[in-house]
Amino acid sequence: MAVSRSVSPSLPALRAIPFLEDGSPEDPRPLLTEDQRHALAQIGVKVRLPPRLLVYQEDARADWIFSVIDGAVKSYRDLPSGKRSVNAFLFHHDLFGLAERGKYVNCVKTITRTTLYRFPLKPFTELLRRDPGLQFQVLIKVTHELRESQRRAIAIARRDAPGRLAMFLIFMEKRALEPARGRTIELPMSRSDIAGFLGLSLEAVIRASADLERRHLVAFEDRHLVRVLDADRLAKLAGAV
Amino acid sequence: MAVSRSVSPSLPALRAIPFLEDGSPEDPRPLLTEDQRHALAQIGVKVRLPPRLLVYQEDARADWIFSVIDGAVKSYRDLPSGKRSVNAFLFHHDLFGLAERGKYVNCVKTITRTTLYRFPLKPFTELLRRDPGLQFQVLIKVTHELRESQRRAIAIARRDAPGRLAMFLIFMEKRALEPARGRTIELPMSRSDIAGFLGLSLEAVIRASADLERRHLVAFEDRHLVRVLDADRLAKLAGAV
DNA sequence: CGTCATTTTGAGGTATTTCAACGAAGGTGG
DNA sequence: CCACCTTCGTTGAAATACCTCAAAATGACG
Repeated sequence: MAVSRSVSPSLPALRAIPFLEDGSPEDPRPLLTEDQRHALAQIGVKVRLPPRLLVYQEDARADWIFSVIDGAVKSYRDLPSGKRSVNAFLFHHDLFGLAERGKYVNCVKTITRTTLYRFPLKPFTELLRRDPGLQFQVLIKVTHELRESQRRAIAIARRDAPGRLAMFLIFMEKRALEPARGRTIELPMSRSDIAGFLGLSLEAVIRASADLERRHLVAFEDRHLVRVLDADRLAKLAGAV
Repeated sequence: MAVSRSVSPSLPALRAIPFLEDGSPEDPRPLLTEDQRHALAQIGVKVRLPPRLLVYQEDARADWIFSVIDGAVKSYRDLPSGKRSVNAFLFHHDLFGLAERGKYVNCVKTITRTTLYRFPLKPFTELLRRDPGLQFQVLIKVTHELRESQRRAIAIARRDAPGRLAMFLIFMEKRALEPARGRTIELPMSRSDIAGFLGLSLEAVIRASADLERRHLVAFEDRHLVRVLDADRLAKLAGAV
């Protein structure tokens, strides 16, 4: 294990895919230097939050930027119709809280017990201005989130619920911390959250899950843990957009 | 007209909504200083392109970053099913070409005759590292694009085609150069492009257009120009997500 | 162990998709 | 300038898949 890229799991980190090719293999790695992570740690504080806690609300004054150390949170908007659009699930290495006009645009709630790093906005942006390399990593991270959002839009535009769910499972598998030990995928969020993310009704998600199980593509060991039985056919279904 | 904020329409520019509130009114303005725009102009070249020209292709080596001076382009992906997902329409002040791993992730084609500024990637990123203020504006711009992508996802997740189209019209009205002179909206793209953007079939877009017209919310003066007749009810329909 | 949220199943309604055919428009070349 | 051709736009009718509503079962949590 490379000493120069030591991993302190409790320091702020980012993980993304760079603009430029860098000859490296498939794995996106933490992209910050130890110095940068310590600089971030200096201006931020670590906070531990229980499940189902509202981190911030839409239109609230955006005074902080957050980085996920561990756990899972969801970023969502409640729509006038009563429906809920889940814009993103955020995990280890993810950044959230970038606002517009000084206000947050989404609500964020914890799903599991979560540890966050919380940075005051002003010092954070000042640090970015002082450290262009750090800012560049943030830019790469946000660009990557933009791609993810576009992929999600492609999933939502599909007509078939099982196909959308297959895309979601592969999406979750890819962003899992461990490289899918034993082909199982953790799904910490509720079925309703998945529905909100995929633009489906709750019932459609449940029926799509049953459908994937009936076709022996996956097996739900429990509501929050699914085993991939036939990765090829699952990928084929997900790719048949 | 403020002299200090002179506008040279042919120099690179960005328009976005800042993180921090800055007391300014509703209008997002070009955010770059004259110096920054000249620095960009130094490393880039202006190119004029005819309509329907492929600017670059998915998976091609990403050697350039582009900024739209005038005209309209679309960023899209062709899916295995033969469908086309239009991820964004780009206009004056928009930036595109940010890649992953040195490859573009979308295709980009001109819609109208278009003028672009084209920057070689390496000098561009080096300039960002030298000028953190410039990089910060790019970060803000990409963040804003992420919001737009999320809004689009909300539109796609809707079930009713007329509602999705209403959201699209308001989306286009907001990003129009002129503040909607006489409540007309230009739609340079084809109906198929709109369908690809909204996750609808071409026929559904046409029927939704007819529907909005039948209900006297809008009137199509021509296929690429629509007049808003009842802005309130149009906004209400768009907001009834 | 009781309460509440989440999950599951069933049946009918409804919107869009799909398929097909036609009409219009824009661009190209003779 | 006209004719051709390709692309885009339009309309109709049937099929599909999800949504909605309602009710019951399961699981989580104090």
